[in-house]
Amino acid sequence: MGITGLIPFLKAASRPVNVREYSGCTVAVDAYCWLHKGAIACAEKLVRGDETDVYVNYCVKYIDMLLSHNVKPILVFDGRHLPAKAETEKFRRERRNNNKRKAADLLRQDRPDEARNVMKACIDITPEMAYSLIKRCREMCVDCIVAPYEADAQLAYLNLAGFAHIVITEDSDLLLFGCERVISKKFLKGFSSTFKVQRGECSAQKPLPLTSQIVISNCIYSYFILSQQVLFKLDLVGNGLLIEQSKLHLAMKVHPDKFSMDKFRHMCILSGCDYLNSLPGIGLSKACKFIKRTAETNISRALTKMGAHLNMANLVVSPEYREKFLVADSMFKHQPVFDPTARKVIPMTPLSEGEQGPGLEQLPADISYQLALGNLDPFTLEKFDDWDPDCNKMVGRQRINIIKNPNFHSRSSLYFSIDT
DNA sequence: GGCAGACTTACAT
DNA sequence: TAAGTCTGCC
Repeated sequence: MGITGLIPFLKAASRPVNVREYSGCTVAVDAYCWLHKGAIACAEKLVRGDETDVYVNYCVKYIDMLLSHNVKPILVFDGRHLPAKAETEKFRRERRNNNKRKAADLLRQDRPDEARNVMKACIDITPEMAYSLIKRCREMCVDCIVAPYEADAQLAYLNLAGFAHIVITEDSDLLLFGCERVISKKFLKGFSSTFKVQRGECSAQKPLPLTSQIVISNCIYSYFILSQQVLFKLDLVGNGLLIEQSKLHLAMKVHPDKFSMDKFRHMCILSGCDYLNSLPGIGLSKACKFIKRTAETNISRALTKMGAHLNMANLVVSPEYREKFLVADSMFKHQPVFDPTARKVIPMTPLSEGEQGPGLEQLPADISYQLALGNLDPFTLEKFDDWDPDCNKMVGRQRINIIKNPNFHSRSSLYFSIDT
């Protein structure tokens, strides 16, 4: 879901780039994005419950593409659902089931084309499907990490902690987690006519289909690739649009000295995010106006005066809303992630003295939980101290010494027990 | 103009 | 599934 309207809002902070420049980088990939697209190609089989590996092969094409660009992928998978999202998940499950019934009805009425369309709407990426991809990745010696909770937070952590220079995702939330630069496909629309196919004979006359975003050394880039059909004939091409954190003030129309990531994150949460719906009548514009007008640095106190700042006499900011706001804020800062070096679950950024965490249940501290997640596989992770923009390379590369787990192949069934 | 909500579309082949 | 488009309301 992300932040509604965020990408167009950030147009002033963006510019087009090409992915070929990032050979030699490590990318953390939101595996769900690929799985979902791959699943569409075999929606009918999945809904019927037939065996298929079409979605795995689809993901492998992307992995191969990255490897061919000398880009090392780390696939990141969603872990357990956040308790706060239980209602949303229930709603989605019911909608999928309704669509399944609808598809069955259409088939009975001999309307297969319509049925196929409805089937695409009941696609659910199951842990079993994710595990099929993980198994294939192991065969290919591609690293996989299952996030304790959301892949987004794990992707941002891998990026900020120096394990991955690039994150591939389709969710603009990555910016709120603190990544410095983001590229999104929505922006591409206005620029697409200027994109040319870099390799191959034809040039793009219409907007090219866009697949992903990548984060490079705290920068997220979105890059798009020609559709599969064209891809086979033309090879892969990656162009995208970059959104830079250093330019976010331009989108908010504030002086750089007056800008902070706290303000940006608070604005986004106010406009409505995955963890908290917005107050009636509040979207990005009003949220931005309020954040710029308030001089109060304590956001909870500032919120009590939001109605006055926006001349909205009817705007009620209840104590409950303010409480939920702080939890949402904490979720973007301190959501639990897996530290592959220490091999344990840690907050994305450390909690300062007396600071409240997002209030998530305590995960098992012992190694069994990570074993169940599949996070004790032999990693080939490397850590980077810094990114040198001048030579476009990472410096201070260090290989992490990770002990191989001898039980690596014997615990596949454990994976399925975690997502309850 | 900004916003919310309903509706439509691409996703892959 | 998520993002874009359209419409009506304030």
